[in-house]
Amino acid sequence: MPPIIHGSSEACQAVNSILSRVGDKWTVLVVELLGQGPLRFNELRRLIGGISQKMLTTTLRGLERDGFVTRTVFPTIPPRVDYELTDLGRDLLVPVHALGEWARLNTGRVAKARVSFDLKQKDEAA
Amino acid sequence: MPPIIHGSSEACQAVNSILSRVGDKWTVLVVELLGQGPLRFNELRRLIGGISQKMLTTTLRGLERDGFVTRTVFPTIPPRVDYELTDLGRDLLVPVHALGEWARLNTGRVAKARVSFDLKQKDEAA
DNA sequence: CCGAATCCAGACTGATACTG
DNA sequence: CAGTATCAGTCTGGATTCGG
Repeated sequence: MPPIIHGSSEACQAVNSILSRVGDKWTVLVVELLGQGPLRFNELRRLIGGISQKMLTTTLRGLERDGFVTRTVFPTIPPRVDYELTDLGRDLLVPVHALGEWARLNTGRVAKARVSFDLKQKDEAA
Repeated sequence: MPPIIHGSSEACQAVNSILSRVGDKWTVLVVELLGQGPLRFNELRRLIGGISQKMLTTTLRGLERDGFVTRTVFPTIPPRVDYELTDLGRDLLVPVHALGEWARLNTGRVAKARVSFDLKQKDEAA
C-alpha cells in the first residue's frame, strides 16, 4: 500500500503515507468510533453497518500495524477481542477531527461547486 | 468514487467524501504545489515527477469539479492552461497542512510501530 | 464469537499512441 | 502544449466458506 512519490521530498512521502491510511474507506470511521472507548469486533461491525468482516479485519490490522490501535484477545469460550485506541491513535484523532470539522462546514460549498461543474459539462455537450 | 457508509450519519458521509479526495494518490501534492501560486499543466507535471498525464488530468478535473482549483485556458498557439487554487482550495489547505504537520512529526512513531509489528508477525510464523 | 482463506467483479493506475 | 483514447496490469472490496 505504499504510494511512492518520485519527484518529491521524503517528508511528502510521509504525509502521503498517513493520508493514504486516513483516506481509505473505513479507517476514519473506525478510529472515530474507537475514540469513544474500546469495542469488540462485532460491536464495531454492527455500529458501522455496511462493512464486511474482511474489510473490518483488514482495516483493524492496518491500524494495529501502524500503532494506532491495540488488539487484546481473551482466550475464553466464546472468544472475545477488544480493540482500543493507543495514545498515538488518540493523537491522530486531533488533526483528523479538524479535517472532519472542515468537511462538515464546507460540504455545501463543495456540493454547489459540483452541481455547477456538472451543469457546465452538460451544456457543453449540448 | 462515492464510498457510501450505511450505518452512519450523513455528516460522516460528507467527511468521508472529503477524505476520499484528500486521501488519493496525488491530490494533496498538487494542492500544496498550487498553494504557492498558479502553475501550468506541464510545470505541475515536471514538479511532481512520477505522474502520468492521464493521472494529472484526472486529479485536476476532480479538484476543479469540487471547486478547489480553477482552470484557465489561453487560446494561443501553443495553447496554455493555468491552474490556480480557489478560496475554497486555500481554505482546505489549512486542515490539510495540520494533518501534514502531524504526519511529519509522527513518522518515526508509526515507522517504529510497523517494524515492531512485522517483527512480531515473523516470530509467530516461526 | 472472531477471523482466516479463497474467489471474483469492478475500480483505479499507468504506458503508449494519437489529436488540436 | 495540453490533452484524449485505448488497453493491460494491479488493487480493492465483497460474498462465501471454513477453522479455532
